[in-house]
Amino acid sequence: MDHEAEEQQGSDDPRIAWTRRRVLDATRQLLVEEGQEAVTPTRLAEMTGVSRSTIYRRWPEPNDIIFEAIADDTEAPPFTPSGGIRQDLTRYLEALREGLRGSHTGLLATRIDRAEHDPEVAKMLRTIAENRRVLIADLLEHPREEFSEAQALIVGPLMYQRFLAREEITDELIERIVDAYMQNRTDLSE
Amino acid sequence: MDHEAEEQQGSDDPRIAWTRRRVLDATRQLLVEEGQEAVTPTRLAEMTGVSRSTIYRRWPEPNDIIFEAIADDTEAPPFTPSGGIRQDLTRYLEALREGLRGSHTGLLATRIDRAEHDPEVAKMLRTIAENRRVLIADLLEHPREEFSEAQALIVGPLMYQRFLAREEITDELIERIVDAYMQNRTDLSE
DNA sequence: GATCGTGTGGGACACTTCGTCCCGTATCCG
DNA sequence: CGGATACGGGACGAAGTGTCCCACACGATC
Repeated sequence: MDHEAEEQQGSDDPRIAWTRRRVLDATRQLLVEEGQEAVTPTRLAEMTGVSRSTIYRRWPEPNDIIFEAIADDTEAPPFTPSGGIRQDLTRYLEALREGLRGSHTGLLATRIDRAEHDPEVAKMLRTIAENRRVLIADLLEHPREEFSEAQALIVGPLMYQRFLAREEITDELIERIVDAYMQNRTDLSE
Repeated sequence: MDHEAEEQQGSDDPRIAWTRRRVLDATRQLLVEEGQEAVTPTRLAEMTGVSRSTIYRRWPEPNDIIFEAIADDTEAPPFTPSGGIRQDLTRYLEALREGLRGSHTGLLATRIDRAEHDPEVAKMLRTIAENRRVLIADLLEHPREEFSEAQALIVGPLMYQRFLAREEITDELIERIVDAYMQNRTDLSE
């Protein structure tokens, strides 16, 4: 009852929502294509047609623009479980690999960087990780409380390959991740 | 024979080396404590005492300052192998965990971010990963060619826990990583 | 459909920072 | 000691920042 709507927070004036959307979209585009230092009020004004006055009025602290831009990107991975646990996990990792090839993945790198100095962003990352955790835990019918380490073992290798080693995520890697999880799972369940 | 020295590249004039060192040290400090947007020629001049003229003269493109700063940080993890493979791997991961608690770890987040838009930084990350790979592969007496996936499985979970989930790296996590690797290893060797 | 309220666009403004240049000086090297 | 070279300081135009004010247009309400 407290919050009015989900998409447009606060006012329902279409003008507000419109400028907000245009600016944040442009911000994400700049973040992906050029990097954080490219995101500047003047630049956003040129791109969107929104005047500098409006941007400064709505975001008195320009840093908040980037924050809102990366906060709005709540990418819920479309995924429909079906087969057994092993197959579902494999398909989840394949979907995750596909997602890591998408353009908006660059936003994750931005978050990683800013989380080092902005506690709010750090909290954002923790929240995202936790949401994913319960999602995958349920998918794998794994007790949520014991899933913290398992999540790191499952998702970590893909993230490492994408952001640190910067190499392709092979089918073999996914297979080994699944094998390791299933092995450990049977070890625990009996 | 081509390269003259390692530490001081090019000239051996102590004045050049001195300013270079002061500026790059200050850059790393700023990167860790405040973030990329804090690294600016004027700011560096104030911190180091080096004049703006000198900074602009030596780095006509200010972006190169950050690049050199994160490139110079070739942290070779001090590690002396001794016991069996299982124990060595455990101790390596514990050392890695300790390293991830250090302050210069923030530089890694900077690299991850900049690698998205700077091919040179991306190459830097790949090189670092590869150097580590042969190091760990030799430590574990693992064929280097087949170690790519294993490295992701070993290092990935720690990186995920540190930069994405932003939670503590537990002893249990390390133990599970080691278990999974040893399990997979025996599977392959016989 | 007219009127009030509110968000926007445009421009002016002082201020800061950026990047370049020049020159006097200090330091290094032979 | 003397030539070469890097540094420091200051001046400079250009550009960007953040703030303000006012006219305008759009949305909502009667």
